[in-house]
Amino acid sequence: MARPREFDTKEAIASICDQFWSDGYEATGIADLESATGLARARLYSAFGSKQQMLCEAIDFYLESRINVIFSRVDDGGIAGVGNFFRTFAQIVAEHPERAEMGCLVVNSMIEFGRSEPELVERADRYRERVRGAFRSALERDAAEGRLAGNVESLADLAYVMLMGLYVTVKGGAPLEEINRLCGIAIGVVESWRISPE
Amino acid sequence: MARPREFDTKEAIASICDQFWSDGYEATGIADLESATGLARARLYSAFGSKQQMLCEAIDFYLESRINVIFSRVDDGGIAGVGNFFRTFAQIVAEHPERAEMGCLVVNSMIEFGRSEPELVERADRYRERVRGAFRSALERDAAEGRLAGNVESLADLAYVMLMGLYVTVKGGAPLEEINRLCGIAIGVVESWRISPE
DNA sequence: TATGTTGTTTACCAATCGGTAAAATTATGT
DNA sequence: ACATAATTTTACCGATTGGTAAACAACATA
Repeated sequence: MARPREFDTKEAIASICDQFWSDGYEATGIADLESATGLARARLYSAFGSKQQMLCEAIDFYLESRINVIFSRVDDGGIAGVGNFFRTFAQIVAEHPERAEMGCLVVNSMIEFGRSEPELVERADRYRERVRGAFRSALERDAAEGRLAGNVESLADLAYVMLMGLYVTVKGGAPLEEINRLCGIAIGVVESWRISPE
Repeated sequence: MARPREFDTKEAIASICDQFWSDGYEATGIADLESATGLARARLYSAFGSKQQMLCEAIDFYLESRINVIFSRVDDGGIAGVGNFFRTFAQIVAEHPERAEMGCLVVNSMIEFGRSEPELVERADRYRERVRGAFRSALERDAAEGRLAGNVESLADLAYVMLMGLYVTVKGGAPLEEINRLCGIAIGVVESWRISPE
């Protein structure tokens, strides 16, 4: 054993995550990461190796903690859970525009890098699986009770695609009324899956 | 009058457009633009002013020429036109992956810049209007003849959102089978708008 | 207390970034 | 032919980029 680290690695990654999330990868310099974490560059490099590695760890952190917060209202919420997710989405855009503008770290990174970095492609795969999984598990309850029109997989896929479209649109600076309209349409689509007992 | 320009400005912008389109804004240096156009940096700067201005002109070019090619199959094609658009999308991903990977110049730029540059936000607005307009005009024919279930605006919006979701997914390096599945779902949604005469 | 191992600090690096000043060149109006 | 106005060419700029080498400090073990 030897000298122990003086800072918490997880904490640093959380700060790095937020930085990349709000400004993007290319647009954030090492200096930004220094002030975000309060750590000198050499400490960051000795702990994480490279800027790309920092992004990878940031995404891993995002995938295992931030995502859970985002999708907490979806899991096991049935069709209503999915609908409420889009309602919450619209609400966040209206009430916390600077937060909504950040979009999704993984989506942003996907667009910046494309297929060029296998380590990021793999994380993008996991991300999509995570999002669809959340929608699937929400829908399965209603499906088991015969209250879902259509199969779970396809509807979860559709919810995923609509969400991605919304992320892009919000990031693009679309006016609030337009976002609300699009969210309303997504909610309408989701609600149309419900087989009302009569 | 004085010495005329030796190069075609439109041609240069077309090359710049392709460069930004395939590599992104931050990732392309002036050196890349030099080799893409065959022009020395000083010539580019005297003609366009700044790198950001080059992006603006590239997007304008994209908006007035590239987009027309992309949506040529949609206009006035009815529900089938919209469906065929998504079919063509899947086909391009399968047959020209390197092209599909480029995604959409406007979407990519929206993600890179967010709301920070008003000139880009304005162009993003025009882009969304253009895309939705293409879907609307395609659907209006069927709507006029009572063959459309739902209102044109909402369905065009939904088609737009799904397309954005697909762009993101393709850029993220999703496997071909996944893209095909998602496109199939989008096509299914579009087809479900048709009121079949019986 | 000596030593090996790791983290921290400081100072630094070559390369690239977007952008430009100024001289040389060339077509045009008179 | 000559002056004018614009383009092209060449060479260059300071700032910033991601990344690192080396001296120094703290801990565990022997």
